[in-house]
Amino acid sequence: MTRRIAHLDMDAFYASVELLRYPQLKGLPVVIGGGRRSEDEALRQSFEGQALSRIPVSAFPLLKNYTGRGVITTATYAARQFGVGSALGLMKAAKLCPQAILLPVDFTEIRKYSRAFKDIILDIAPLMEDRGVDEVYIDFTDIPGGQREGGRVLARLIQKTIFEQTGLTCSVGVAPNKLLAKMASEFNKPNGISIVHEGELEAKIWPLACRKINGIGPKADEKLRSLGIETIAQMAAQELQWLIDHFGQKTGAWMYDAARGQDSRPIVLESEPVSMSRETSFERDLHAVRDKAELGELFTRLCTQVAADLQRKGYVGKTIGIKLKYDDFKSVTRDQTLDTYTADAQTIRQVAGQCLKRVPLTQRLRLLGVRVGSLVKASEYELNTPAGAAELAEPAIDLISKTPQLF
DNA sequence: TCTGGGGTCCTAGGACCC
DNA sequence: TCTGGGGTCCTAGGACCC
Repeated sequence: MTRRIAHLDMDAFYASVELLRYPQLKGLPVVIGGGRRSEDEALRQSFEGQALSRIPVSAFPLLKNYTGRGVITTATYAARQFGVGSALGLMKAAKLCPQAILLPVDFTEIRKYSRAFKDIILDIAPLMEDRGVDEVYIDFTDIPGGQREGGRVLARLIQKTIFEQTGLTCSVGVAPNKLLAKMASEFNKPNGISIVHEGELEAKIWPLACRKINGIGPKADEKLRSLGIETIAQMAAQELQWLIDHFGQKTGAWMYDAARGQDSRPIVLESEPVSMSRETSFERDLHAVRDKAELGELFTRLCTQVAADLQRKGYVGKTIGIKLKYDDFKSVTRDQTLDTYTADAQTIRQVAGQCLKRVPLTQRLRLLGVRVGSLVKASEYELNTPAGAAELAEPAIDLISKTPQLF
């Protein structure tokens, strides 16, 4: 049996979920904004109680109240024709497509549908790797029907079942490995299926731009271009040593394999989180001295949220760090590793405060973030260190008593 | 009216230990 | 006394992905 790996990608997931609720919007340009939870919440409330017919065809006037530093999460295909898509600033999107309808992200609904489509897949093909809210890899190799027509039969079954049970469409690529499956799933969007066999590398993969490889981002792409390499075929024509000389041992060797369609990464069924973080961009840039009170409040809230996330999910961590972004978009991080693990808000606040002291604070800030890394399961930590439970219950009081006003 | 939030992984230098 | 290597941990930054 040959290895058959599928990559499944929900089509315009966030927007499609909203379209289920507002079917009248089908075919219209709709964008889902903004990533900023507080503003999404404000926007959602402004819709509440209104009959759908009263949602303005142009909802962008709402942006007057939507002080919007948000970006688009997803756009419907009708909206994409105007050049509007993921990660585009909302204000720019309003210019490109003023008639577009703006809807806020409904995280509760998104989580519900995400769980639903993954459960459907697991029922049919249990070897599934979760790659985020709207994407998975599936190992078709030993699943009944997984080999028929190169995987097309099973892909069709999954696609059909998801649509019947949720009303959502998806695109599937099936290939000998994750690398090729990921590329294949993009060939025929939306609601498409693409099969790639070993022998089709030259015909289907080599003509593509290097940027289509998952892992080649804007920086690597630019560097490749500067070296005269635009397509995967051109990349495959380079010697291993040449790639290593320009991109380093690891990346160079990886590029060499990727260009040949080689990828032996397994399907990963379960994984443990490495870090958890909360960050927020302010509505306006803040100054560490002049806006000290406001910043202090936000800072404390971020620490409280991270602590709550850790506790809810049952993790403790020992590397505590901050991130901040200045008004010129330059960002810095500082972190500190403790010798005990914690999920306590006050401890996090105290250590993060120390980190903040090590960073220049003369320039205006636009973002502040708090991160806890080096995570382990809280249950295992308590098991392995009898003192652990006590530490968790009773944080280092002597440290906290000295907690400074802000930084 | 520029550019969200939550992640992972890699690199590279320094400390420290054997 | 000088030199050296390997290994691990910590920290900061950056690329990339969803």
